[in-house]
Amino acid sequence: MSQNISDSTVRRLSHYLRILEKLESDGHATVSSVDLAEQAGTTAAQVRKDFSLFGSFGKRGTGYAVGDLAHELREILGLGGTWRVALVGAGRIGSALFEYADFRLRGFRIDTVLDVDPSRVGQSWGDVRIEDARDLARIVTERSIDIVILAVPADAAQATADRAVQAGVRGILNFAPTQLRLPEHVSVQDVNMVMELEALSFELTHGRIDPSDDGRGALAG
Amino acid sequence: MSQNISDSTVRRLSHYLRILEKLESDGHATVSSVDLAEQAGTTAAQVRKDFSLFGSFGKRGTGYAVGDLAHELREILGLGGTWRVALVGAGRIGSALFEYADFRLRGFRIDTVLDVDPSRVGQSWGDVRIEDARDLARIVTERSIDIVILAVPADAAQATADRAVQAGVRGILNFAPTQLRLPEHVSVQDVNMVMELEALSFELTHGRIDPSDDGRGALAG
DNA sequence: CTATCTTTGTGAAAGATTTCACAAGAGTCC
DNA sequence: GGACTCTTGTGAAATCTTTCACAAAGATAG
Repeated sequence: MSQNISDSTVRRLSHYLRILEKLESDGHATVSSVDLAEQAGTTAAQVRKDFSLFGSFGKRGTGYAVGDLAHELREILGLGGTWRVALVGAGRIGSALFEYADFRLRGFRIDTVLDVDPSRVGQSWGDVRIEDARDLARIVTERSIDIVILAVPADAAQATADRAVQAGVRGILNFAPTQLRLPEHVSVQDVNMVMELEALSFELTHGRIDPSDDGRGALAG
Repeated sequence: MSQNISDSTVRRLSHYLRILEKLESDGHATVSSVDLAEQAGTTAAQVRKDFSLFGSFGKRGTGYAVGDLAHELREILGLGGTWRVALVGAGRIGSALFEYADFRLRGFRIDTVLDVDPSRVGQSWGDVRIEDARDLARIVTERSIDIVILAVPADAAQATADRAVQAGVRGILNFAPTQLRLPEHVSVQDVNMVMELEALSFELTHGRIDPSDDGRGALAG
């Protein structure tokens, strides 16, 4: 059912889910593709097309039932259960990620933290004890870790990723500014904040030369 | 010259630049589109097409001069000078970003940090004193801040962004999981780590059903 | 100098994604 | 029940992005 789902579609589904959860907690029972699109900063046709790739979840004349649609999206995104996540790298970024409550809320449980620095190993963050990164392979295997968050320096990233993958990890969230070379079956998502800032820099430098400045996609306000 | 440059192209340029800087420091004088593509995880044709949108920087038979090309890319990305950046939100994420040395290296100078929490205001991070976020508008104007990094809770993000934009900020790096509604002329880049993890979750759940598994794009280790 | 090899730059083709536009289902009002 | 309104789901069209493939320019070697 997911032969040709593009990365942009998946990102949008995640975005829709967050909006739906907000709507649900605000007591909205239904939502139309137009409303959802407006809140997500896209178009109604895009919203409907995205959903249509997985089934038909709406009701003509009414729209989508907020709770049901959220449930469908959670299923589609694989958020039905809990993912076991190990954080490698207990520096500043690692620490910020560990504290980031939204991960836990969404079913990503970081109950393993590793570092190579002997002065960090043995410390405790909440009820998680920082362990030695040299035991990565053993720990990943023993605890059936699904996902590794790589928050290590660029020059350690590839070797760490290799060990994690050999121990059975299939997903990596990579904060190191390095192009990881890994087997086909491993999924990698890169988060690169310098790249984001450079994209901003580009846009600031080259202005916004939109020939048809019709206000779509952003609201003055 | 930049009518139709896509976001993906800009990201790749940033990626190429990082690779070129590495090559330069390793003493390489030239690089071919094939080599660059391999290191960036893309194709040689893509590399050449990306550059061709801005000019022709290579030499047939030889490739690209590493230093010159890096210089061109810096110009294209608007990294010739220094951008003045204010960080709003001195929590965990803000702190990690502030310490992130790569920003400074690339010409993004974070010399203003703001927060609403009275217990944080007045503290110093290095030689930067945390100031009151209620003075955002004045400070942005006085210091000609170009870019604001928003590391505030989701429910404060829109109001903070509005004030920054009214005071003249044209670029926002948004870490809050909220769709900001801002005037057309403002550039926004969103960093949403939950979305990244959910994209991983999707891929892990739906496997890799690549019909033509020919090994392009990733190298077996 | 010629033959051969390497590599760029780029139109054209292929492929992917988004938008359009409308038939048809479902609710509402009288 | 009929007329009207709202909204979905979806083929077809438009647009955007990537890949192909090759002429032309430069390097190399004898």
